[in-house]
Amino acid sequence: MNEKLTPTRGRPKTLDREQILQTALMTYWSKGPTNVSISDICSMTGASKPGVYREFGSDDGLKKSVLETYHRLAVQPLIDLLEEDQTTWDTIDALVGFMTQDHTALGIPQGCLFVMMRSQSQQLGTSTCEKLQEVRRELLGVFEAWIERAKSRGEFADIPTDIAALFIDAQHGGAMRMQREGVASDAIASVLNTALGVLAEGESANARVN
Amino acid sequence: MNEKLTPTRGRPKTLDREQILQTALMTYWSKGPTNVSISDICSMTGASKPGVYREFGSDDGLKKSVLETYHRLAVQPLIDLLEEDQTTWDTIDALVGFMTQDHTALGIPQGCLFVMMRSQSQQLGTSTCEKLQEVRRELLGVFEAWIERAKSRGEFADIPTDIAALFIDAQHGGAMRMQREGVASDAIASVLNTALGVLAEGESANARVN
DNA sequence: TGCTTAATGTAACTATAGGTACGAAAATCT
DNA sequence: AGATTTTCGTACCTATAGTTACATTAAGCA
Repeated sequence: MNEKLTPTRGRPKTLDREQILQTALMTYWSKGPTNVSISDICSMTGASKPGVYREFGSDDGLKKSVLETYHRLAVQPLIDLLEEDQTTWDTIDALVGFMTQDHTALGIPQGCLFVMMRSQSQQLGTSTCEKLQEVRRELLGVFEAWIERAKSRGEFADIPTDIAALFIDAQHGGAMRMQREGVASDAIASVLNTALGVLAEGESANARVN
Repeated sequence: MNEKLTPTRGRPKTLDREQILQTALMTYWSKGPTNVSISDICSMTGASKPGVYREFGSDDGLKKSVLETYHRLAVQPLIDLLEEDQTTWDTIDALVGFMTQDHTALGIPQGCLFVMMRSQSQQLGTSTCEKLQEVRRELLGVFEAWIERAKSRGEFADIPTDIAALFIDAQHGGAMRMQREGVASDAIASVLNTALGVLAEGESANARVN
């Protein structure tokens, strides 16, 4: 129906918003969000600088839009994973699997753009920072909801929900940083299993993993 | 004796190396190492730009020297702590205490410059990056040595030494990031106790902390 | 009183960042 | 065809980054 209200008037648009977002996303992700200029993105996509500014308003606006794109691409799968109704152990396994995916094989850069942006938020604009906070709150909320459900099944350790959520967030950040630093996937997986293992209730916790 | 071999010839030096290092250290620490320019440091210290370049060679050289200063100031205490001969539990308590110190009360910025630099290493020069790697290896080595000693006393969980070292490093990074993000100290302490608790052998582990 | 030495700091240079003024281009409507 | 609307991109602007050329100053030595 409402494709997008095309004014059918004036010069037709040639600027490819999606291509710019994809290019910016991948370049921010691999080189770091603060190491890529608008000019870089222009020369990679063939877009003109005023074109980019017309579309996104500013550097900050572009980064915010890219973060939204990244959310759909890489954050939502993590959220979906936590909203499936599985055993706590199964979810933990899935979490570890998600965080130790072979990014090279998937054709995506190492680490996590969201984590990188968070650690460099001092260099980012206001709207990007707001979005960053929003995603952070959302993620913590999803963690908390998952924890509460696990607790109600008696499958969760005796740890305050908010603390456990911060804990998961910290492990995620740590794993993504290790990945960027070149630590081997299986080592990261071991660290994650060690860490997330404390969350599931049970004396068998230590025995489960190697 | 050998104060410093003063050539007693030529114009006397007025540039205050220590002041520049201290100023740069504090400013890098509070604003982020990549958000402070040489010009900023010059106007804060009253030094001239060529003076700074003569002393440190380049931006990269200054950052490397600052990192060395930071090592003496804030990394060595952590190392010392791990080299004391204490119970595993006591050391863990000391670690948590160290990582949740009230930086505001101490008059130092939030977080850890070393952790910040690591997460922004893509924006740093080669010699700073080398130093960063060096400190990282040193820290992991210290962690491993501590772990081995704890194991030999039978006070450490059944976790491979290298994995446990990466784990501690990750918790440290996470704690420092949380501190920067404004998470309350006691929440950080709870997260750290939850995490580091797995390291000490014993069924009483969970019971120990609230 | 110069000569040598070693430090000084003003004033530039080059590159690149984010951002925009403005006239040309491409479409529809009358 | 001409007016209107919308988008286009060249060429520029301003600010700031890192860095350096070079003339100057302040000391000891002859």
